[in-house]
Parts: sequence; structure tokens; C-alpha cells
Amino acid sequence: MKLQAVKGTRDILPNRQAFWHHVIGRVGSVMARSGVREIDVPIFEHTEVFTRSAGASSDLVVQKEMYTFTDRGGRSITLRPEFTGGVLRAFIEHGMVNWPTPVKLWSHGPIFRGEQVQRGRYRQFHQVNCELVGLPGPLIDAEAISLLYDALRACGLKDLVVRLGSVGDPEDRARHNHYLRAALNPHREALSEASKTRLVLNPLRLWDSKDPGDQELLKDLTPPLEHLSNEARDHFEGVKSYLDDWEIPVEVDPAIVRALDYYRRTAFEIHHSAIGAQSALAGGGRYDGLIGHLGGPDLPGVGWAFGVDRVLDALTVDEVGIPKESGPDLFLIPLDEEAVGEVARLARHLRAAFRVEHSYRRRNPGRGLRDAERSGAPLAGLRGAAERETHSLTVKDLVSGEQRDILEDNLPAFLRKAGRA
RNA sequence: GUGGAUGUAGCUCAGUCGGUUAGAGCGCCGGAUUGUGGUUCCGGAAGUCAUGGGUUCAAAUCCCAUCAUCCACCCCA
Repeated sequence: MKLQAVKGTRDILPNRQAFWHHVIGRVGSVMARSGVREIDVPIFEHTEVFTRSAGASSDLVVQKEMYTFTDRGGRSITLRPEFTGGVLRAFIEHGMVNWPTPVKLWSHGPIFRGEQVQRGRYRQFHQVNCELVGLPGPLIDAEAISLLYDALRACGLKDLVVRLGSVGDPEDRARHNHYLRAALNPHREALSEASKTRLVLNPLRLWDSKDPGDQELLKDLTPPLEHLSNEARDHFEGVKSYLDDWEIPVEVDPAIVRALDYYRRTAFEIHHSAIGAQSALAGGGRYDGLIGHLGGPDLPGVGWAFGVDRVLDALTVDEVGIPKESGPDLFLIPLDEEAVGEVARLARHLRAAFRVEHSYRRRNPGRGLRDAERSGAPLAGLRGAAERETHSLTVKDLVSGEQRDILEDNLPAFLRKAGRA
């Protein structure tokens, strides 16, 4: 069989690199200005990190969507299917409980999930992730959401809407699950196959179903948001009012449900129309209790992640102009065999301060200038017998067509001046 | 995991009814041009027709399987 990338993985070719740098760069600058510090965690962890963080009934675990293997020491290792588990493991391991509160961390890198592939959904994909740890009140939830919103805006996306809801506290969830079971068990035969399983395992997730039959049954039931305790309700209203105050467009989604079991209270997503079925760009929520569950101090937290691949798709839809790959500052053309080496030596010298490329063999001026043109350089430097005599280059401005002799020694000064112009 | 579509040069795609040596545009390389580019002209390289099997005198073309991609479900980022 022909060698090819594994299903669900893909190469990021040189001409796409600028897009990635654009997104990571813009996000990084929003984070830096907001006091969020970057952290890198391993791409794989002990499997337990993720089974304990994602939760036993989550799809990651239940549907066996994790890339898990046994290493040579007999340890069960898993390629990270999310950032939160690893970041919180690092938080605990490095005693960040002693850092000033809140601890604000962001990361980006590849994530692995063994799901069915489709455009916008890959098995290795790139996420940007953010965790804000240590504060219980609604203000930090609102900051998390605004960080996410501002980061995506900074990338150039328009028409973003935050879908905000609350899954309540564990007691609210338990109450709601009980309520759903009681209401739907009599109709369980009418439910879709997937939803029958949900009814047993995790009834809350029924609200995720897009099956028309399921929707019909759910229509008359009250969604999770209506089942909140007073405290959770106040928390939700608090988040909402901060976001309203900051003029972030919010759509309340009373039936919002997240895939991972650890969410408490605040849950949110950001969607973008027009990128097909995979419209969710980002998601996140509050996870009080998770750090304690992982064996750390009992601290609250809130976090989110967005998929860089999908953001890039959405940017293409929004036709956001991303600066093209720029060419070198100078392109050198050797006009005879002897000049090939001379030009290479000169390029190496100039590369201490400038971007310089050259033809790798003797060129006639016409062909050489075509090479220079294609490289995207604004200036071409020709070197032949005449220039050798005077230790100079014939430097041609490829836009104006003007050209002049520049002594080798004067090239750095000349390029600096040209760069400023 | 389910349903559907697709797979021909690096890219986008033609390829008739199954019939000789599989084509085009773009791109790439060279030349026209041993001192001046973008245009133009000429030439060249590049194909396991996704892979494997089958039917046939003969398969890119028909059949089966596998792999991959895309769309939807599902799920999510």
C-alpha cells in the first residue's frame, strides 16, 4: 500500500503555516495582555489522568475514543484527548495552589480522539485551551468567556455568538436525571437508540439529541436551567449580567449539555454558522470539584478549549485576509560559474541581519530576474564579471526597475535603508 | 458505528459504447535570451488510472472487496 497519513491526521504544509501562526499569535497576545500564562504539558499521560477527569460516563471513555496503549514498562498511557486533565495534573504536581489566586493558564497543541472523521473533525487536531483556577464566583466565569470571545475575535472571526447555560450542581443534576427518567421511561420505546442508552447512563445528555422523535418528547419537559437551586441560579444570572455589561453577545441555551462529566453550573459554547455540521468552534465550563477528584486541593475552576482547525475553516468562510508569505529582502543572481560561490558566501554573510536567497547555479540575467521575481523579493542583486572587478553587485529594484551598483561592504547599510523605506 | 457520493500527473479536471501508445489547463524543469524580470513562444519530466481480486480476446471504463476522502446521522473542537 502507498504510504499515506493515518486516517484523521493531516500535514500542515508551508503555505498554511502563516494561518496557524496568525491564530496562535493573536490568541497569545490576548492572553498575555490578560495575565494568562502559557503552559506546555505532555502529549501523553497516565490513562488515569483522563479517565478520572473526563468521567466514566463520558463518550471519551464509553465510546473508547481515546488512544490508549501499554508502554514497555507496562504502564497504561493515553494520548491526550483534552487539555484539562493534564493541565490540572501539572497544577497539582507543581503546587500551584500556592501561587497567587487565580491561576490563569493557557496552552495549545495537538489533541487525539478516535472519532469518525469528517471535515472539521479529525483524530489529531489542534486545540487552544485555557484554565482559570481558584475562584468560585461568577466573575471568573465571565472572564473566561470574554477571554475566549476576545481571542476568537482577535483571530478575525465575525458573527460569534456565545451560547450560555448551566448544568447546575451535582444535586441539581441528580434531581434532573431523576426527573427525566421518571418522565421518559414510560415512552422509552419511542426514543432513538442512542437516547435509550443515555436514559440509563446519563439522562442529561438527552438534551443533546437532534432526533426529531426525541425532540418531540423533550418539548414538553422543562430543561436543566429551570431545575437549578437558588445558588446555581444566582451564579448563572451573575455570569450573564457581567457579559451583558461587557456587551458580549449571549444567547441563553436552557438545555445546554457538555460531553464531559466534570462540568458544574456554567456551561458555554461558541458557534459559527456556515462551516457545515461542525459548527461548534469552542466549548467550556466550570468544573468545581474536579481538582479535588484528581487528588489535589479542593479548588474551583473554569476552562475552555477551541479547535484551531475549525477556526481556520471559519476564517476561510469569513474571508479574513491573512498576510501572505513574504519574500526575502534580497535575491542574489550569479551570472557566471565563479559567481555561484561568491553569491552563496555573500548570502550567508548578509543572513546575519537580512533574509537573503539566491539562485543555486549560473543564470542569465533574464532567467535570474524571473527567479527573483518568483521569490517575492523586492530587490535583486546581480553578480558577474563586471561586478567582480569592483567588489560590488548590480542591485535592481524589482518594482521601480531602477538599478545601481552597490559595493559589497555597503550592502548592509543599503538594505537597512531599503527596509525602512 | 449507520446511510450516501467520490478516487485519473504535484493541483483542478476531461476521458464517448469496454478497443492502438491515457489527455488538457495550472504548476515544475529546460530553451528562445553568455547582461535585464512579470507577457509570449517552443520543448521536457511527471501516471501502479487509490489498492487487491474477478468478468472479458481486450478494463481507467463492468463486478466484488479493501483503503482513503467528502456529505449527512451520531458526536464534538
